[in-house]
Amino acid sequence: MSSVTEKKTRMPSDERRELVLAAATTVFGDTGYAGTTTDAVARASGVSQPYVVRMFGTKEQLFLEVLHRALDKLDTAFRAAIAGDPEVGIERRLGLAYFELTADRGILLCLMHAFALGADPVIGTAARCGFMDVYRLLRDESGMSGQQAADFLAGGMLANVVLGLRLFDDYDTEPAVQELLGTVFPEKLDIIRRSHPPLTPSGPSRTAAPGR
Amino acid sequence: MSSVTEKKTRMPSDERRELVLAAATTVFGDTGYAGTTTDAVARASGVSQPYVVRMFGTKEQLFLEVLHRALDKLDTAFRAAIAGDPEVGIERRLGLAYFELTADRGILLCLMHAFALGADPVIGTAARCGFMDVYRLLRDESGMSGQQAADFLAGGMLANVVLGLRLFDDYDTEPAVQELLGTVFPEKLDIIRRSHPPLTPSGPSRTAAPGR
DNA sequence: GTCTATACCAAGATAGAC
DNA sequence: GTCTATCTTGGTATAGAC
Repeated sequence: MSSVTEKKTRMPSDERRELVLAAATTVFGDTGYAGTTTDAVARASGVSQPYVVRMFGTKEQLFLEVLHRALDKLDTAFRAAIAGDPEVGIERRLGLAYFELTADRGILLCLMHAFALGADPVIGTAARCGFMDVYRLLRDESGMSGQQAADFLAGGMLANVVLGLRLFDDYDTEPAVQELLGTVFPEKLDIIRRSHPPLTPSGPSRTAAPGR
Repeated sequence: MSSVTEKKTRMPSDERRELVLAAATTVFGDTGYAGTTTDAVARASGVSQPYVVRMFGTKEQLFLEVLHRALDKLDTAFRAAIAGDPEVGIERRLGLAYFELTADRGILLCLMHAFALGADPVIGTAARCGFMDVYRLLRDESGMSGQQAADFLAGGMLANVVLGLRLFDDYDTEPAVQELLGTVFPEKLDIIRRSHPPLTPSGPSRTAAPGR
């Protein structure tokens, strides 16, 4: 009777922890550090709010862990790309690697949020170090020049903005969006559209005029 | 007796409004939309918290106004650059214009924060529209190709990140930062360092190791 | 036009049961 | 290991005086 059919399939705590971290990545990506409540993370992971706090100590520590994971995934992806097929140019290999990370929007969005929080003593420090680590990796271990590395990074930052602004959702209606996306993600749009269905979590009305 | 020597030199409300908006731009730039309290804005402008709310209705409306102003300044600066001396290349003219905006960090940082909040129904909508307006301006009225416009934009987004991460503060101690800044802001570093003294508002200890 | 006082709610964190 | 209940703080917004 007290077997597997428990409420919510009891799982090893490591696994549950991963689940919460994944959910946190998505939620932090959507609403930023300060804009995210531990309760929102809890609901997204199907656990209680106090349990989220219990697992990570504080919201700040949870975010740091999410940030750390995101940087790790980036590092891993780039190292794999660097070690990849030399037939394909390094910039293309790295570009594809970055593009693949796009599949989990939260990873790059959490980085973007962190990169804007340099004024925060603890998050800012972590973000600076992480960012510079990425830059050094690109400059020192990919064979690219400093200028190439910076240009590549710049493209990545624009990609983040495109992600952050949810421009994919306006792909069909706005010709300019279409052209921009075409140049930001050259020749990859078909894949992009598939991995970014217009899901719109709690569908805001896209029709209202903006504040201008 | 009841003359000019009033507490805090009474000023026309329009002027005070501008003052609050300027302060809000700085504070929002530092701590983001959700991370900023109306009280922090109030303290930075030397008025009371309820008065800030009274002036703008809600924190959200205040942010929208700040965002709107920031986009306006960008638009104005770019249009001036486009109309500028054709002897100097368009990219350099625009780059210098963008660089000059850097003097008031808050402008670009508020944009950056907004660009990460695309999921927010109201801020996101305003941010999307503003961003696309800028892209269209660059693409349609500067004589640049779509690709050039996107590349320029990418460089701007990297500049924002550099600003957001407060990398200038690590300029002296980190060689990699030095090289990166040199390529992000080519030949402009001398000016940059002057306009960005290492003020560090409430000086966090820069020594502690990050979360990694 | 600007302040003080305050109502009200949301959110992070803790205590303690199961 | 995970929940419910709750304490506590801090933050937006309102009421109303000056």
